[in-house]
Amino acid sequence: MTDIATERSTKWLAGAGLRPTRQRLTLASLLVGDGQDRHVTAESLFAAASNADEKVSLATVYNTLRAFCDAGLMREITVDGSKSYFDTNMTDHPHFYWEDTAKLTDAPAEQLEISHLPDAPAGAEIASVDVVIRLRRT
Amino acid sequence: MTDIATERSTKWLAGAGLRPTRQRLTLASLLVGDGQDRHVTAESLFAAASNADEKVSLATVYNTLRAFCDAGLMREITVDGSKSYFDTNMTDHPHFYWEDTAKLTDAPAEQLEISHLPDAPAGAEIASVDVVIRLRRT
DNA sequence: TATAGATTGAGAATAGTTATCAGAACGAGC
DNA sequence: GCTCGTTCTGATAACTATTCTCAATCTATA
Repeated sequence: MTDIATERSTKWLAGAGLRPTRQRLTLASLLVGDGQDRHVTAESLFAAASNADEKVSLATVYNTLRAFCDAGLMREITVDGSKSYFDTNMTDHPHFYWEDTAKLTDAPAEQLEISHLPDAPAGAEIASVDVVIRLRRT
Repeated sequence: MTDIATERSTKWLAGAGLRPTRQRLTLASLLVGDGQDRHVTAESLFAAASNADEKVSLATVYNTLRAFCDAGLMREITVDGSKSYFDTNMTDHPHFYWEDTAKLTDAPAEQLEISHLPDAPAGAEIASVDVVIRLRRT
């Protein structure tokens, strides 16, 4: 973990009022340490931590991802019934889902233009609109 | 089960080359017997069958929903990590997801207009575009 | 450094779903 | 209708992703 990654992670946690524990710093650094957005599953993040020789339990990875979401640092994306994906990019944007590898990536938001959206039924309001573009390898 | 429901169900199965077993007819009738589109989960369909005093095991409900999807009679919709939803409406259309009740309904397709969609990255093509409009009760 | 409260992690528990496989049901050909 | 190879069903076990439990550990603050 570089100094700049540690600093970025510390600030990221502080901004959300979360205690900078060793485990959270480890995971935060893997998520936003290089300033890039990232899409992970609990398993993939756990594997990344293990790979970096950082000891974090799987339960903590789950707890931490949930804490990050609750704190508004990440959002959960549903694309596949079997796993939950988490995204560090909090802006409203569509996703590419690669069906062959089950990977999730950002789709360029500026290339999506919805000119008309169905009205919310009476008694309800739109909380969010999820757009997932499923890709198949050609 | 009315005669017309039975006939509709039988035709529905025959059109996909599926054997009209008692269980499949029961479930098909609950799904398309009245000519309406329907959104179900395995559990909700199982409950509906039990409620109609039809004996179908939960395992068969799962097998059957999968068979209907493979045969192109239904499609699976992913909106919530915890359950799978199945839709009898095979046309391309957006969905409303009611966050408070976890219910899924069709959104009027003619009210959705996407004027611009991100290009598929090189080496990939768009398989489908899923649009889920999440609703919260006001 | 003492203390109150938050966090961690090993393992149990849970929910939704799939797998197993023996017996029942199906339908094509007689 | 009867036979027979194939398909389907369902009770139950197994599985996967995730959450829960709670004692031990860590953190922030005084």
